[in-house]
Amino acid sequence: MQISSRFTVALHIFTCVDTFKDEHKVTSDFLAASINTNPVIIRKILTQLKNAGLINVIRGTGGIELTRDLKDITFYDVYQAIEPLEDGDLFRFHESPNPECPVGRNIHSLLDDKLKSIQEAMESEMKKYTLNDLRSGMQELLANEA
Amino acid sequence: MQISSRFTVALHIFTCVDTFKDEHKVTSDFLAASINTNPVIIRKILTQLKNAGLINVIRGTGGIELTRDLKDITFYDVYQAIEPLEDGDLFRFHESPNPECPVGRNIHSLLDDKLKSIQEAMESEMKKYTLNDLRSGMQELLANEA
DNA sequence: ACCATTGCAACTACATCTGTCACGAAGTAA
DNA sequence: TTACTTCGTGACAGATGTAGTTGCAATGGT
Repeated sequence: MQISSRFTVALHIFTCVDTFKDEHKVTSDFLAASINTNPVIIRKILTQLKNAGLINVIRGTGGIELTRDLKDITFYDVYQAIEPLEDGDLFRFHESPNPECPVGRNIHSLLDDKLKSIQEAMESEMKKYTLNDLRSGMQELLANEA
Repeated sequence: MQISSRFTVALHIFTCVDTFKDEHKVTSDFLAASINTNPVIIRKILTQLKNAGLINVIRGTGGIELTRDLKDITFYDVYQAIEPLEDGDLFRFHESPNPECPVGRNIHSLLDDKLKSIQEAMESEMKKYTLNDLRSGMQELLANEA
């Protein structure tokens, strides 16, 4: 299964907030236009980011403020906020292998640490990137455009 | 989204084939009993593994034979056989960011390499484990049982 | 009071996952 | 040939998740 587009949408949101915060009021409508989706989709994602403590959303006026410095929010933080994994496990395991089968009753012991190391390889790579990388990367891309 | 249990089922299948190949005829019914699911589920997964060129499935008599040595089949090979990723991308990207928005038209350039490196971190960890590790691990677990 | 905006529930449409049934195709053995 | 076992596959159901949409109450600034 692919990781849902909510993750890339969330990164898009953060990039917009940083890029436009001094020029525009960054509302869910504004974001929806840039991302090309529905404002309600944006609000649902904003709610997830808010529940994870990454942002505050301002009602009435509209607008988004980060609760931490850009360099202190990693891709992993965003991923954790956005993707609800059952028990935190990337790999779904078949429910009830047969305990009367020698393989069935040992398959979890056999696989669990290996699956975990794969998941951790992915997550630790995610921790290498921060929102500050998005800022500097986008500034560079925009400079090349001009 | 979690990775489907078909992946752990496939690893369970390979472990059973190796563990029981000299004692039992390893049929889809036999495997279904160990995994505690339906034989048709097993057959569908066997079809995927066969299409990927990892195994041959024998009709009539029943049975499964590997096309390569255990050490030459990695978790990644199994994962690729089992999980059909659209365009091979782990991360789904929102379809059509707005090209009139500076962020919208650059978001792909900004994110693509970062997402790819995360995916590759996971995949290269998967390549570290082979079916031979499953054999030796299971033999050790069974020895501890006795 | 008015207005813009967020929060949220309800709903649709669609896809995927797991499981199940039915039946034809392939292969073995009497 | 016939009988038997097993695989291959299409069709389907139920549960869950995704993405999108509508409507409206709640919030907060002017």
